[in-house]
Order: sequence, then C-alpha cells, then structure tokens
Amino acid sequence: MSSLLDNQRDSLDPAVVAVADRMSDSGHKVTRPRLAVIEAAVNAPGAFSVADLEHWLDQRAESPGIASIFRTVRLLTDLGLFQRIHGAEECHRYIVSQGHRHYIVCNNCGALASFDECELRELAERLERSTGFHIESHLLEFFGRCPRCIE
Amino acid sequence: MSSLLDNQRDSLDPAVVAVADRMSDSGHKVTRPRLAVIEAAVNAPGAFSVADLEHWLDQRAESPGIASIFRTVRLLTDLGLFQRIHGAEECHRYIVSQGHRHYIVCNNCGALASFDECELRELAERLERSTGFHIESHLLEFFGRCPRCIE
DNA sequence: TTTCGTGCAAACCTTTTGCAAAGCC
DNA sequence: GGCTTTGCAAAAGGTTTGCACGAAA
Repeated sequence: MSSLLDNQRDSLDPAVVAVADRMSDSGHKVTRPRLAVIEAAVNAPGAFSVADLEHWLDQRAESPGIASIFRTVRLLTDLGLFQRIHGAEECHRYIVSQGHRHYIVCNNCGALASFDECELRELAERLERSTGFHIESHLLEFFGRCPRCIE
Repeated sequence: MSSLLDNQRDSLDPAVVAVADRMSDSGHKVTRPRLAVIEAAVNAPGAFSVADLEHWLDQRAESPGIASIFRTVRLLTDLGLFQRIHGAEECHRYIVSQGHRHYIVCNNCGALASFDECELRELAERLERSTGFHIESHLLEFFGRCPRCIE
C-alpha cells in the first residue's frame, strides 16, 4: 500500500516534496492537511505568518483549521524545516528553511533577500574567550527597504 | 514649581535619572508610575518582560497596573531607551538601552553579556550592492550558555 | 487650566488544549 | 489494529483600548 506522499509525488512542487520527505524521515506522518500547509508555505511570496497560511488555504477551501496549521508550523519549526524570522515588531513569521542562511527583511513590504556569508565564527570565538559563554547559535538579520519599495 | 523628577533626583539611582531625563527631554511627563517602571527595569537582573516588571512592582506595592506598564514599556522602547531582546522562542523581553550594543543570551537562565564590536558595516555594504536593498538596521545576537550554567 | 497620563475592566487576538472522530501505515 | 493526527470549540494568555478620573507643568 502506497503512502499519500508517494501517490502525489509527481504532481507536487519539488520543494514541497523535499520538506515532506524530511518530515516523513523523522517519523511523522505526511497527511493531507500537512501537505496543504507545506504547499501554502512554499507558495508564500516571502516570510509568512500562520494567518497568511490560513488565508491562502481558505481561498482554496483547503484550510484544515487554524489549530492544525499552528500544530504543523510548530512541528516543522521544531524539525528545522521552517525557520523563524524576527522582525523589528513582528516575530511570528516563518520561512521554509534553506540551511544556514541569513535574511534582509524589507521594513515596508516584508520582502526577503538572503545571504550565507556571515563571518561570525571568529567574532564568536573571541566572545567565548572574553565572556566565558559557550555560544551555540546566532541570529543575524538586516532590515531596510527592498529595491521595489525604494522607488 | 519643581518637577517630580527634580524633587527625587538625589534619591534615585543615576541610571533611573538618565532614562527619566531623556524621557522628559522628548516631551513626555515623568510621573510616579513611569518612574516606578524605570526603577523596576534598572533593577532587573537581566532582560525583563512586562510580567517581570509587574511582579517586582507588586512586591513593593507600587505596581501601577499592567496596562500602564505596557504603555510605559512601549513608550520607552519607541524612544529608544529600552531595547527589545529576541530569544529563540521568547521575543518579548527588554533591556535598558545602552547605545548600539549586541547581546549573548543564555539559553538556560537568560543571563546576558554584551559587546559592541560587530564589524557588519562592510558586509552590509556588500549586501546593498548585491541585493539592491537599502539597509537601515540590523539584529545580531548570540545564544548559548553562560559560565554559571555550563558548570 | 489645560493637557497628558492613569487605572480599571472589558475587548481583542493569537495560540494552546481536550477530546471524540477520522486517517495513516 | 494500533497509534497518530484532525477538527472543533472552548480556554488560556498576553496585549490593547475606552473612558472617567487624577496629576503634572
């Protein structure tokens, strides 16, 4: 008997499949509501909130209900497949994780650009020596205006 | 007629006076409830939440009520006198601002260490050229374990 | 005196939870 | 079949707001 994910594999966006596979690999079931949430996330234009996902899904009459969206977002975030974006005000937006990357967030429209160089290792090591903290992770984001909003 | 702030100036912590003066300079009244909130913030051991401030003030029977604490924290944050600290989960803690500094947050107990070097100007300029964004600010924090929690 | 801030309680939103029914493997 | 997940509705937090009263300059 084949799984839901295998049945739909060919008709789904590869980015959706990639997330679903990793969810499956970590022992979680790939259900229709979860696939719908992943599709909504992959199709979001930038960082998305739970409300954004619900809105997108509502329009397609595929919304599994807000509680399930919250549960799925939390699960995927815990698995590292979604990543939280911190805005100056708003800290409850997410993106589909793309490994260790950092983001520039447009203060006006929320558009994102990403980059991977962060050159913080050396600084982190220096800080470990001077403060005695053991550093496990970091948060680096830039805020500003995207090209479209500058015009 | 002398202001509340002037009357109490000598008996207050200089750090409280510094914040109150800047609040006054920007045209906001320095009232007893606001002074109490500033005192609570200055006396907090690390980053504080609104609930922390309320608790501290409650113990001294000086709490102006949660709504006023929220309003004061928001005002001081808008004025740049308080600064928001972003944790991995919790994004609603604040510190009394100390200019442009960055923080290392202990994932276990919330202790902070700060530093000022961030060497991000060059990276920011490179990113502006490559992405077309205009960068206005940044967020940089490290997370880990403080010396006490490592033991 | 006039304006700004306070305090209470109610409203609001977002997020979580309990639980019976349904779905996945 | 056994275990996980869902969906609803209700609860729980946390934050904001309306408005009459009080305080600051």
